[in-house]
Amino acid sequence: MIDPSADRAVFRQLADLLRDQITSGDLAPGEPLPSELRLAQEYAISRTTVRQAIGQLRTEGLVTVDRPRGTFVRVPEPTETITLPRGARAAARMPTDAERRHHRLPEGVPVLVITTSDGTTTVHPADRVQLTRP
Amino acid sequence: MIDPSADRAVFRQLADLLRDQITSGDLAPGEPLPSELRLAQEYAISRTTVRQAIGQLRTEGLVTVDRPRGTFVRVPEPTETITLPRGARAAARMPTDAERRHHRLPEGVPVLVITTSDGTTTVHPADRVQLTRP
DNA sequence: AGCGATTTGTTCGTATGTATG
DNA sequence: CCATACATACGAACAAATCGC
Repeated sequence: MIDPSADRAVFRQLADLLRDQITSGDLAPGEPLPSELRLAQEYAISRTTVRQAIGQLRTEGLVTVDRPRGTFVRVPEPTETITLPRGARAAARMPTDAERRHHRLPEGVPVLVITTSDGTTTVHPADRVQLTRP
Repeated sequence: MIDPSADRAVFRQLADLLRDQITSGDLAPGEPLPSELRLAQEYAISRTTVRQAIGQLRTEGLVTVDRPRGTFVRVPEPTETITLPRGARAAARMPTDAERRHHRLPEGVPVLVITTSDGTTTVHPADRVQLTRP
């Protein structure tokens, strides 16, 4: 499973394992991951290393942590479709900490920034908003 | 500067400090941050905590790490503007590992996914692409 | 060419705090 | 009140890559 002597870091190997289980559906959306302590014992690695692996999946937006209930496979949010106004431009980037709190964004979710032709900008959570051009 | 007894975590306080220096231009694009050891000594905190703060800035796409040369303020890429086709939809999300390698994406950079009306999808690095509707 | 210093990466151990059940 | 589980923070050690002398 995990080879400490391998070239790839242990925490990346664990992240790969968990990511595979998520993308394959073995771990379905809403399902909890095993606890950090459980994973540490199961793979005979430290809890710090487990947390590094889970941290990786968090930045990828694959899991969310509901402290202290556990870590769960992220459930896709229903998306709202927004029309990109004429002459407007749209870009995507990671939110700042303040924007994360303001929009109650889970980790690993970008924001869509729309700048209209009059210069005003709006910020939308990318997990709940799609753009379209009719 | 940093108050260990404050409500906000120390590593977030340091991330805030560095982020302010970056957004204010005090730390210009391409400039190196002080080394982890230097920051740890300067603020009398552990290197682990410094790394947490820098990790935060990495996920926000504000800095990139060139190991072992140092950590640098990310230099904005020249952006290309793409017209969102009629009937198409656009979404943003974090790239998969494969997409990161394929597009040579640094950490903390989302992708723009454009789905045209015929169902084909294209993936664009969000640090180099903007959308527009003429 | 070599060698030491510097810097980031990884991993371990440990401890305390906080929220939930 | 107690057990569980995640958050934060400290310290330590070694590896790997780069740089300057």
